[in-house]
Amino acid sequence: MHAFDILGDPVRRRILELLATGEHSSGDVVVVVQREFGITQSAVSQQLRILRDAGFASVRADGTRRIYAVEPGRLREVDDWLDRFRAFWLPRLDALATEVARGKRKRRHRE
Amino acid sequence: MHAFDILGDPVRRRILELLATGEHSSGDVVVVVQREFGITQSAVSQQLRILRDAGFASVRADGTRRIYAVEPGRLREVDDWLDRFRAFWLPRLDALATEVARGKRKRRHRE
DNA sequence: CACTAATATTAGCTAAAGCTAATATTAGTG
DNA sequence: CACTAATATTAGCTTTAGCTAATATTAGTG
Repeated sequence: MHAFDILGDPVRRRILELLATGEHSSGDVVVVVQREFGITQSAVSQQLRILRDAGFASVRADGTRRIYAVEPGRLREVDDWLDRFRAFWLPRLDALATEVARGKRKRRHRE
Repeated sequence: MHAFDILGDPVRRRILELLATGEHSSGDVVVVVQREFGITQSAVSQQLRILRDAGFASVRADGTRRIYAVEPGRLREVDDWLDRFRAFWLPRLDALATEVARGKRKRRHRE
């Protein structure tokens, strides 16, 4: 499943934004999302599962709590996909920035 | 409508990939997408409209042809959204790269 | 102005995504 | 081991996105 298919949902995006600020328990996520979207715990849990299954998030148990964290790999895919458009807003990279960009791309293909 | 909602469709993504390589007529796009997805001209035209309406593409008439081009603004939104995750795969930017990144952000907020 | 080529639009169908309500699971606690 | 807290799962409903088929539009051409 393509990364963008997962990110095409506002609840999932919001969850990832939350996780971007650090790890959070399922309950924490539920509180925030519930307040902002007015959906049930069940719905949030289902979205967390989708994020897990798609490799956007990882879970770790802490007692009865589940602690979620961002798994950056799939988000880098998005970043990579954007490469083909960067020329539109970075018309002329200077030598240095080009070096940085090139280094980035190499790194990606290696791992 | 959020940029990701638009990008959450494989046909639309493919069209944008095509336009990333340069301008194309509606007919050109139809040929390629039809070959790869097996959908009708109508469906492709509908997706082109969605891309137009959402600001991802622009059109210009050339006789009876419509020439489509990428409109990068909305894609930059995606790039901006990713900023909050970049720390995950760029754990330590050196001073120079930081400069580049900072410059980029400033530019965005200005225009 | 009749005809064709290129593209867009509309109405209606269908599949699937995301939700709720109910229930199950899992781990801690007296 | 009964009970509670935290989270996950399942079945079933509803909405809507994206499709097809048919038709409309728009511009060039003899």
